[in-house]
Amino acid sequence: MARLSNYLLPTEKEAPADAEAVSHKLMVRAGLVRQMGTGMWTWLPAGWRVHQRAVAIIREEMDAIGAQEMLMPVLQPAEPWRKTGRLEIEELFKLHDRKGSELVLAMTHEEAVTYHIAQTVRSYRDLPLIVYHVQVKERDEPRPRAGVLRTREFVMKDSYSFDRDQDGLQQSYELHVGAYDRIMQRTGLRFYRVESDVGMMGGLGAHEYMAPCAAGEDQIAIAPGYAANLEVALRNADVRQAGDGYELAGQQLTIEPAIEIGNIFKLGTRYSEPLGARYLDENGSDLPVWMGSYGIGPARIVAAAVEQFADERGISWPAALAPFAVHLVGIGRAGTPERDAAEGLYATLSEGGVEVLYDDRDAGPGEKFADAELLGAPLRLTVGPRSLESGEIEVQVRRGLADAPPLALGGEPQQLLRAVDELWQSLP
RNA sequence: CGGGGAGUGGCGCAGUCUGGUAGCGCACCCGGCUGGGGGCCGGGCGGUCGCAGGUUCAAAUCCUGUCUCCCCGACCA
Repeated sequence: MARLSNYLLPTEKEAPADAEAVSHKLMVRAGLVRQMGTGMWTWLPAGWRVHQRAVAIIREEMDAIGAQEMLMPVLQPAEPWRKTGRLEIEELFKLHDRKGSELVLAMTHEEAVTYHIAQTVRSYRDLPLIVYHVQVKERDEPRPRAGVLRTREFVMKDSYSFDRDQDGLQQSYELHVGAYDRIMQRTGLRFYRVESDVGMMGGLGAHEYMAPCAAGEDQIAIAPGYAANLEVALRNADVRQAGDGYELAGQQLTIEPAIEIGNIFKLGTRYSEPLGARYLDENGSDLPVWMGSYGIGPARIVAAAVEQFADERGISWPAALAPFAVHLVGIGRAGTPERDAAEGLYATLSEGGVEVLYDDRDAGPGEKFADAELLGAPLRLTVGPRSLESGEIEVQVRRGLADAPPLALGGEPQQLLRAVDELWQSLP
C-alpha cells in the first residue's frame, strides 16, 4: 500500500503558531494539509485520501437515489448571474478575460445547472431529474478561518432536483433527506439535522446537517426530539426563557456550537423563472420547473471528524474516513529478523487488500508511535524484537488507545487477514 | 468592514527599545552509538531578517509607504 519512508507525510511536533482550532492544528501537524494563502489550502496525499473517502460515501448515496453525476465549470460567463440577480453578491469572484468579457468564478452552481436544464428539458416527460457534481467552489469570504473549516476555495458536492410541481419537489427533497441522513451516519460523525433559516435563498424550507464541536461557527438548539438552528429555535413560539437558558415544552434546550456540514433547500422557481427553465405539461401549458439544491462539504466532514474524536495524542479517525486502516510500525533496523517479520506482514496485508501504511523508516520507536497516534489510523500493529519472542503482533486500537488481543505472527495469511477484518468490523 | 496581533532558514522562537552586516531548539545531511515511547555524541548544509523607498560611515534594528498572515466581531449561497 504505502511505505512511510517514501510517502509525503510531513508531520510536525508543533502546531502552526497562529492556529486556534483543533482541526487546524492537527491536520497541519499530521501532514494532511498545508496552507498557501488565506483560505487557500492544499491537500497532501494522506489528507486527500480522507477527503476522497468522504466523497466516495457521498457519491454512493447520491447514486443510490438516482442522482446522475456530471461536471460543470467553475469559470463561467457573468450573464446568467446577472439574470438571477446574484452578480451583485460580494462573495462572488468576478474577473475579465483578455477580450474584456465578464466572467465569474462560481460560488455554487444553480445558474449553470439551470441554464442547461432550460436548454435540455422541454417536457414533463423529462422530469423529475436529479443531477450532481463534485466540484470546486470559489468564494471571496470576508474572513476565512480555522484551517480547512472556512476557506475561499473548497470542494462541494452539490446536487439539484428538477420537478414539475411542488409535490414533486417535496419528493426529491425527501430523497435527499434520506441520502444525507445515510451519508452522515456512514461517516461516523455525531450530527443533527436541524431546521434552518431559508435566508436569502428564499424558498420553501431548508435543513442543515450540523456536526457539534468546539470549533463550530453556528449554534444549534437541541432537546429530546427537537433540533434547530438557534435563530430558528428562538423564533419558535413554544420556546421560552428558563433561568439562564431556554426550554421547549418543559424540556431544557441545550445550545451547542456546530459545524455546518451540509444543507438542503427547496428553491421553488427562484432560478427557473429568471433563467427560463420551463416545460410543457400534458395539457400543453408552459410551466416553470420546481427546483431544490443540496450541498455537502467533504472538507468539513473531515475537519469535523478531527474535531469530534481527537485526543491529546492526535487524530482518531472513524473507520469510514481513515486514510489507512492499519498503521504498521516496524521496530528495529532494516535487515534485522524483526524487520524482516514486519516486511512479511506488510506484504501479507497489502496483498490481502488491507489499506496499510508501513512505517519502515530508520527511526526510533518513540517517534514512530507518536506519528502513528498523530495520524490516527484506527488500528496500529507493531512488530519488533518482542514479537519474535512471543510470536505475536501487537494490536492497538486508536480510539481510546486500547490494546487489543495480539495476532499470531507468521501464521496462515488468510487467517491473519480474517482476524484483521474481524477487528476492523468491531471499530467505531 | 471594525478591533487586536504578527511577518527573522522547513517548523517554533530570540535579537528590534539602547543601529555595528544574524542566533537558539526541532527538522535536514554525514559519521558513530542506541534501538519498545519523539534517545545520545561529533561534524555539517541552509536565512540578508515580507517588499519598496528613506535616514546613516553602517539598518533585522530608526522613518515612510506597501504587501501578507492570524485572532475576535460583523458577515456567512
